[in-house]
Amino acid sequence: MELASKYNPAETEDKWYKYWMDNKFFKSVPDEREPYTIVIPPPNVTGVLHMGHMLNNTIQDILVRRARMMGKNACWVPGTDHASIATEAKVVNKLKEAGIQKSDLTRDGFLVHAWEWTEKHGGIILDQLKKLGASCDWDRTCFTLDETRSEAVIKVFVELYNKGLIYRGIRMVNWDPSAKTAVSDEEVIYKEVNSKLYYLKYQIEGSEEFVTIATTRPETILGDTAVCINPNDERFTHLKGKRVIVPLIKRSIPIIEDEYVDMEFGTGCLKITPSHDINDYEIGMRHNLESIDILNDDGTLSEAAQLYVGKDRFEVRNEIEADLEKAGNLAKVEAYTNKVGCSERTGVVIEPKLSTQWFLKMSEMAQVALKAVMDDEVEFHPKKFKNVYRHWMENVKDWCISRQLWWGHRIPVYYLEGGDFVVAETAEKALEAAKAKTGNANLTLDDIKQEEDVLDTWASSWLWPIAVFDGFNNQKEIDYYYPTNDLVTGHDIIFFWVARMIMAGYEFKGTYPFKNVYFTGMVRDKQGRKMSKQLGNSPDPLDLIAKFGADGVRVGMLLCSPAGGDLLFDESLTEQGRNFANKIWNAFRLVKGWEVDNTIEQPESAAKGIEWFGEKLNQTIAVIDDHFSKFRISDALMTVYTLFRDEFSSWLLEVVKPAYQQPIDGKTYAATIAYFDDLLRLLHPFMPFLSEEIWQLLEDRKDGESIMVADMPKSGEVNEDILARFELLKEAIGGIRNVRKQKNIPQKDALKVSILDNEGSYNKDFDAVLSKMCNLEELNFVSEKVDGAISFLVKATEYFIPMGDLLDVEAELKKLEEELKYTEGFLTSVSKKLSNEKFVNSAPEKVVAIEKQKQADAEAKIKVLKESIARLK
RNA sequence: GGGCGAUUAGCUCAGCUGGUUCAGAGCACUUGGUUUACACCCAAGGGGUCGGGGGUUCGAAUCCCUCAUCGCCCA
Repeated sequence: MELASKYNPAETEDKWYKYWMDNKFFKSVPDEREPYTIVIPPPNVTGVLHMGHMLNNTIQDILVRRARMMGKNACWVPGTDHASIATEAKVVNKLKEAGIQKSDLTRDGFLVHAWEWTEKHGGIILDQLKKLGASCDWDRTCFTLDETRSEAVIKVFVELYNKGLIYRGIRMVNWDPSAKTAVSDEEVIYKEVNSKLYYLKYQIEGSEEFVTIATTRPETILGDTAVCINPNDERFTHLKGKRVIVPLIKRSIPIIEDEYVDMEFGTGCLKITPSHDINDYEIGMRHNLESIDILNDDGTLSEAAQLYVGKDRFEVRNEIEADLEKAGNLAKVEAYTNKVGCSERTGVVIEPKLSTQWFLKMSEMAQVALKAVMDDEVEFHPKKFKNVYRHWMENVKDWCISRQLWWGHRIPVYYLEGGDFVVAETAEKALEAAKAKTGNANLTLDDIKQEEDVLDTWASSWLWPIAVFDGFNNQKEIDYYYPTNDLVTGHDIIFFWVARMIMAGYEFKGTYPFKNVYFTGMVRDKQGRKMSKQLGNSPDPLDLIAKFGADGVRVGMLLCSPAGGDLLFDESLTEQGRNFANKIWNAFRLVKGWEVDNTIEQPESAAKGIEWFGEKLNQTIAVIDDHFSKFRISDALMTVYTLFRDEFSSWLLEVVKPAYQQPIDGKTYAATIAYFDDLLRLLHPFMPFLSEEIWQLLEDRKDGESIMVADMPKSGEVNEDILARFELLKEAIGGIRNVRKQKNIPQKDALKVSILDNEGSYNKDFDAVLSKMCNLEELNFVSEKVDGAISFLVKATEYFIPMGDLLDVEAELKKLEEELKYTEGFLTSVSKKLSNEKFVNSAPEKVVAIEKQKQADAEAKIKVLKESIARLK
């Protein structure tokens, strides 16, 4: 069989993905095995795959594949999210390009376009995930707006309403004048902008005196209903009880006193516009002020403003500056930097606006959800996010769940004539309720009118871990899969999503939705900038896969991704991943190229190497298991990486490798293949494609066999003694290699080595390995130092390589003296520690014993060094 | 303005309940290699007062205080 010297992922990846799909390896149905469940954080239907998804889904796939190989019934549920605001905005834009205004369409007409859009774009991300190797059970693919999920959302709304947890209220909301909807606090991004601070003069009523206030939004004076001073501010004592005239519109408003006013800021005098500022609104409530809403929903000025009606708020800001100046009310304008809230979805400046919205009470649910995390019933990885979570949960505000959009779950509230309403899952049920409520049996569906607003998208995503299993209907599924095991998500949606899912879990299922939450970091570019379309600094994941292979990209993403920490992405990482894949491929080429001869006997060196690697493997598997148990995924990968590259390739394969063009004995070959198989299994969760490709070639496999359903190797008892002896062997080999290098002795020239076992502790078990690795023609033991030889020490064992006349005595002396000096220094520090009574008395016995051992070793070594030096002199 | 977190090698970061896993990994760097598995490689090597200062302790990268710098979240 001819194997290329470079691994080509393009030739294998699609083939094996298809094979896994054809054999239904990703599919999960409840059975008697222990379940292992992950629900995907549903990507937005409007999105395309970005690096964050790559990281996130790589980690999920690793966890799922590992669980599957550990004999669990692994189920990874995929799906997408309808993303009300973002999707509606995209559809509106697309229609606009076609010359259609949203207002030209009926609700149903618009929804036809929205569904069309969703069908066209909605599956793209999921298909892209297949390229990455994601082992989702695709038959379970869900959508937050599909029938089953919608039913759950509506059912839950009715239930919460009936429990008294949902109410309708007037609140200051974050209004997006472009999308014409309220958005949540979390969807507002505060950006620093260079703006102006306008100083405006308001005339005191019945006087020629003026009072100056400072504002960044001069257009809002049209909605002013008071001017406020701090009662402790002596500068304004004479104004108490007076009234002022609003410039331009000449409205008379009172001067009120409130300690909220910061005497240091601006002029110490504040205009109050209750309709357009949250703080003003609260002051307005305290002082019973009128609220004048001067803005329309689209950000233009309303009739109530009296002036500039119909003009945009920013246009008015410019015009009013000129008009105020003309009227003599503008004292001055200063440059000013402040933070302005912008819509995460549309980018426009958010307008604080009073409006009627639906709210969900949070306090009780938050309490339960907070306790769950604080008590580690739900475990956060890394733990530091517990603090962030606690802070939010302790200050949680009621959740505004209504959105003034069409794309989403329409709120199941039905209004009757006169503004009264009923809440029911369907129009028919609502009609019955309405009849009962009014006592009017003649009501028809035409008499009730459903709420126009839809629910916030997160009001469906928070049910995700329940709803994907049709958890309100299908008892068998939910009982088996819920609670799920792990959730992998970005820390940026800890409040939006994670916290709310935990609330929903306890509220509707009485327990947590997932046991562990693994927070990934943000993927940033090399310079630490967030990846974004605008900057164009995000590579296309599919291009990366084409270039480096899916396995290479997966490894690259993980190599530098500590949990929760940001990840500075650099293409060199995926390159490293590709290189590692190639390394594995070449190890396979080597092993596969050996000719096997069952008649020859196993060399002792090979037998010893095989024995040692078995121990190394056992030991390392335990380390990997430990890393996984703590969600240290990149550490787990690094451990496998080192095991394969250093221990297996550089040591074991070199030890068992037959001489050039010589066959290998059957025993060694079989053992090597078996280890290779184990290593591939350990690698599989990280590098699914490559491991499958090689596993299939390693031995004859039947159709339907696959590494992805093979058993994960388990760790066994470890013989620490063998491991320790092999490490000493490595040192000795290193020592001999150094001598070769120093003296320019090529590997092919055989050497003679003598060993002086000063302490009687030398173990000869690995001598055959030493001879083979160093190409020794003779290895003998001496009871006295050898003259004319280069020597080195491993612990107190002395190795001599005879040099005859080639020996540079001066250099040898120098080397020995340096080592002596270092060892004496080391001994001093250890002895000092041991002569400290307090240390000996208070440190644990084990620690003291270790120090004593160090002392003894150092003393022995010094003795040997001194003798050697004396002899050379 | 309030909170949270970070600061360890040139870069990105590990380092858990203080003690041989204690100063480490990977990359980068330097030197040397056509040893037929791999230059997408191999071998060897340099490099850190663990942000500054103080404290607790027999013992501190690790715990406490403080200062500095930088992030992030919230208002």
